Amino acid sequence: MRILMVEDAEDLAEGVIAQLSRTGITCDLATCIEDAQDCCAVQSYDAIILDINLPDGSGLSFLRDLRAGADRTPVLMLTALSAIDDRVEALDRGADDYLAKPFDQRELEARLRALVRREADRKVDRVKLGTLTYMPSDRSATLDGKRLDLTRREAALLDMLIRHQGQFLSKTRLYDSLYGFDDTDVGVNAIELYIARLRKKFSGSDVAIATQRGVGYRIGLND
Amino acid sequence: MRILMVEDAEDLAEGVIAQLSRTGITCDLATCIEDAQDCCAVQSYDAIILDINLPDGSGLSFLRDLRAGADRTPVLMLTALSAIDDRVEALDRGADDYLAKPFDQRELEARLRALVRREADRKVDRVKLGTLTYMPSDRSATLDGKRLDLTRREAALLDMLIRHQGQFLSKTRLYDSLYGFDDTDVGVNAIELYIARLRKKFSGSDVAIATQRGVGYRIGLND
DNA sequence: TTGTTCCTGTCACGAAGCTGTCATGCCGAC
DNA sequence: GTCGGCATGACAGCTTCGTGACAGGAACAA
Repeated sequence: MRILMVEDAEDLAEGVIAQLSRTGITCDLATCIEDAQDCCAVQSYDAIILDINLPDGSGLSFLRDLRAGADRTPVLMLTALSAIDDRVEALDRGADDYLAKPFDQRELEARLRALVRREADRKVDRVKLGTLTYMPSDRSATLDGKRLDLTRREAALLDMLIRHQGQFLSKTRLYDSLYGFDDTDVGVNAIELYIARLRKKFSGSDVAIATQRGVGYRIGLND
Repeated sequence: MRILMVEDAEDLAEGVIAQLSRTGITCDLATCIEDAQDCCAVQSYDAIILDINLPDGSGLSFLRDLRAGADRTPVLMLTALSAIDDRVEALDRGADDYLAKPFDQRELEARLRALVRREADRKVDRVKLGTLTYMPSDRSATLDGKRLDLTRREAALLDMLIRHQGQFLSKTRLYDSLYGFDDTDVGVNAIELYIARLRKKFSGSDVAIATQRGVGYRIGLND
């Protein structure tokens, strides 16, 4: 999962980002509207965290432009104000949720998960695929009732595959969701590697990751 | 995916093209406006990378002519200048995105993907033909509810046939959509081969590819 | 600080399978 | 019948993928 944080208070932002990346969420930071627009131009996100007060304008105008371009990426608005008026305006303009500063990191994460889940049109916080059960909330999984120990990257990859269950995801797409703009030196071969590691953990079960040469990978049940 | 690169610095262009072709993107090169116009006259592209400074004029005038002709192909402008004015002018004239030289190859690719994705989002993403369902967005297909595994080339060919459902497409036309000007060493026989391979995958279903000798191929339903 | 453990990503080589050529045979047009 | 265009099996080359071994480094404990 890859999200964009639009926030000019860098210390706050970096704290949030550090916490998110610990759970395997890739996060890009934009400190002004212009940066945010550039990021959106080259990368699609699973969600956007958007501060209302930005140095070069209001987050609301960025949101308006985004929606005008038919971009339906879920947006979580942040603001120091908690006035009802602001809240209404944000939602009217196309925000999907709203959080008043100061906020608790865990609440932010929970709301993010809810947003992304809603987008994926999933009502429950528990996805089953054969004997595999995956819980997006804490990115944990069980296989045949037994807990599956996943590293941060493995969990991020599995999350992506499960959220797009049934469709092939190209290596590039997976790469983009696992690595941010800063991780320029990582080769795409890393994806193959993590696919192999996940497969090893699934071996002997009914869950399989299929390869379509030159196309991508897809998770599903074997035969 | 097939794109046109209009750029007179051939060494730069060839580096970019080599990299793009590695990711499965077919790329034609035009080194001046006249060449670019010729290419556009005989071939439609998914996107155009356009340098501003060209030996026989400005890329902007080429862009203007293109848009005047109601061509909506996404255009990514390239220039050595990063002045705001240039950027504004390029976007006003109908460019979809803008990139200042020197640029990072990864960024170019990302922006290209974003452009094509944005364009693709506007299109319907599910075409049905008898028991065949085809999804242009990821070039996947199901037959009788069962997933059809298609290789890259097979998918490209099916894509072309489906997009022109009901009309005969000449072997040359199909060839042009599958292979770039650089793949000169591939024989047109390859098309016959892939038609045969697609037919094999459709065998037993109600979908058929008809041959009109001396004319071309057309996809449709049996009898 | 030092040592340990585990995660992360690189490299290299072998395997798999896609791609396109060739050759041969078929079919329809005239 | 003859000819050109098309169909298709077999095969070689080459790209893409899989995976074991390994090094760097972060996290953590003592």
